[in-house]
Amino acid sequence: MRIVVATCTVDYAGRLSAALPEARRLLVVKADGSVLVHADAGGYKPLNWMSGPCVLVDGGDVWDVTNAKGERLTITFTGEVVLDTAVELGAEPGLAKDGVEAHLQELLAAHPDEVEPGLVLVRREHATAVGPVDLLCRDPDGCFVAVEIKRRGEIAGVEQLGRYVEMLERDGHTPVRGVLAAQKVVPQARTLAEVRALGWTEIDYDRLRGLGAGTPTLF
Amino acid sequence: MRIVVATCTVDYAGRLSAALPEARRLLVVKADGSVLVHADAGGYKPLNWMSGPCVLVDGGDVWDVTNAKGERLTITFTGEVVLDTAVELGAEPGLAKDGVEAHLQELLAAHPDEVEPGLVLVRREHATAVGPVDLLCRDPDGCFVAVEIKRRGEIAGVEQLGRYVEMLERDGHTPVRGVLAAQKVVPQARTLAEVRALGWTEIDYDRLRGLGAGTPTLF
DNA sequence: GTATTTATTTCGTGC
DNA sequence: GCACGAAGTAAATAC
Repeated sequence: MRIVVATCTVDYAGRLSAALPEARRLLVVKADGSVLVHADAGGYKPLNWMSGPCVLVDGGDVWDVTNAKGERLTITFTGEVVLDTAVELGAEPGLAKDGVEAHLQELLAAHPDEVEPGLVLVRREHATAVGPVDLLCRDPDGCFVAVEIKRRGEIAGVEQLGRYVEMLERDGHTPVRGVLAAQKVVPQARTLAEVRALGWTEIDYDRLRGLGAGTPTLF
Repeated sequence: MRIVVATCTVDYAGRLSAALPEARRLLVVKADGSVLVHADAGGYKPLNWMSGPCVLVDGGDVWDVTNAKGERLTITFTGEVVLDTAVELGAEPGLAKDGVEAHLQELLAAHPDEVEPGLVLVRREHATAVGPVDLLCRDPDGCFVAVEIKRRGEIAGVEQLGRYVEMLERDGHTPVRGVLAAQKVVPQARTLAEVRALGWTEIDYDRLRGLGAGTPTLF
């Protein structure tokens, strides 16, 4: 990894065109040739970048970075170079995540009655023409229930659920009810769900996690 | 901006939990307190980060970064510090972009028959109660055609188009057809469009750009 | 200030 | 390898 702080201009031409006027910036060149241009603000996203793999030609006061897709990033050094260091970082063990939507789905698949009492899982990721239903269940009356799981329930999730119910009914699963299950269901999503005759419920993630990932036992 | 290269472990607790085992990494602390943790690969996105504004408490071998939302990033230095530099970057003039989607609409307005042969433009950004229709056209039979333009045609675009057609028919433009025009129309959007009796077409952006931005001449 | 839309999205996963 | 959905989406824009 090469770390440079210098005054420069940056030009990108590829999926769009973008230009940065002269200023002092941080430049990071990673092992795969990818380049990041960072300012001293603006969050984690670089002002400009090139994704690897790509080739950097160091012409001294101009860097010319290109990749196989025909994109090009040109960095022109117009002033002093404050820092220019190369360091060896070694292998990255990788990030371990916990608490994403997949985890929530896994837990609800094991405990469908946390969505609605009496619910029994029929199939996970049940395929329809407009995409897979997260959980397809049946209620005690034998009615099919499509469950759409989101970390955060918004309008788009309600519409997604509506499409699934529509498709399942076409597929002859009639009658079908739909339920949006999320850690938080925003007010607009609640309203739309009610207008569309769809259900919604908020899931207590910490409580659910406490129940464990395995199939629930009777005792 | 503070730039550090060191062996460390990183733990994030907030919207989810994420942990990084011991390894040598690049740490960047920006002026607003935000912190980026980068490996020597993996694109422009940091392995872990904290968005500003936030507060960094430097305890020597432990950094404790917190923000107002209750998120917390803990960086523990477990080995040598290879680099630790502070630099002043100054103001960022900002990025100038030239986008694609706006350009696509402009080009299709000039060449509506690239959407469908024989189409003639009536109005761009035609207002309805549920938002503006990108292009309102008429076909050779005098039928109104609402065109929704997207860089990438997805299900949301089909639903948007459906709402416009519905509104235009209410406004007395009967009959109205709808067409989704995009560089790429994904299969799910195609299916939904066909179910809803809406048209879709894929636009060759490079070809269209070759036709030029001006009104097409007869010669 | 809040909701919606975009992104050089990136990134993972299933077919 | 392509296609589709999620993201600690983030960031910009419309309202």
